[in-house]
Amino acid sequence: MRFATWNINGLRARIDFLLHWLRDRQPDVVGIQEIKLTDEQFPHDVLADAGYRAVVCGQKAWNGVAILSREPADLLQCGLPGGDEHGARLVTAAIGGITYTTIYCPNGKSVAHEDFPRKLRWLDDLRHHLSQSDRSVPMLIGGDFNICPAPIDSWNEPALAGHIFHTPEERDRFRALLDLGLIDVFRHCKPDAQEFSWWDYRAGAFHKRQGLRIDLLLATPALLARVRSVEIDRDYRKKKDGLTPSDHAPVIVDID
DNA sequence: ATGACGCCTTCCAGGCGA
Repeated sequence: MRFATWNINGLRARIDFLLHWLRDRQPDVVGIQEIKLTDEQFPHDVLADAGYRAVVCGQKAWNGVAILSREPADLLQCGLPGGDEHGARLVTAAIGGITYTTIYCPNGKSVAHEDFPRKLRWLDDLRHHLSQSDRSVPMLIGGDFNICPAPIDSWNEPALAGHIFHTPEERDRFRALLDLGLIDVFRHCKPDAQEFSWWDYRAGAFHKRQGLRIDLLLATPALLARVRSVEIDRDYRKKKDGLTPSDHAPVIVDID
């Protein structure tokens, strides 16, 4: 089965680009973030024509997450318990014997901003929520974590260390998630690779290779053992048929 | 040092993203 995570930066603006990618990559399950629409506005019809159903945790204008799948999915959770003040940023579904959670972590803006401690609390809430999940079922967490887990995950750690996405406080929270028994699949499979999943739209950042690896897939050990390959789909950060891409690339994992 | 691009919104300048 092919699973993916992708921050699409607005589903209404990205639907044709998403359909292009679905046809091309043929994923079985996709967690999408920043859909920026309500449940009522979700384009179920268009996606059904492409072969996908969806469980949706939407919100007007901002945030919003969903899981697309070819097979039926059971919605297990919509929204992070305790984290409602931050908007619709978590959805969990059971699909093909795997529990897939998609998250969109709050940005935090800057270390001095009031959103920064709120981001840390959201990550604490996420850890607590995940710690209560059924560990007898293989679990995958995919999403936009808005954290560079390690210096190699940033294009310019020397300049950005201590700034947002690069702080010890955020990295401690990320490590605490791994301490639940989760593994960063990309980093496990490619320990020395410097690859990014997000590039600023501005100033040609993509072509200058000025990016961050903040879109991640975390797996439980039993699921990791079934991983065949993992890729950041950098080609889909480029324009396709004149369509504007998201500022994030999809991350794809193939599981036996 | 600054701004840069793109999405959203009681429709358009301003907030937000990362």
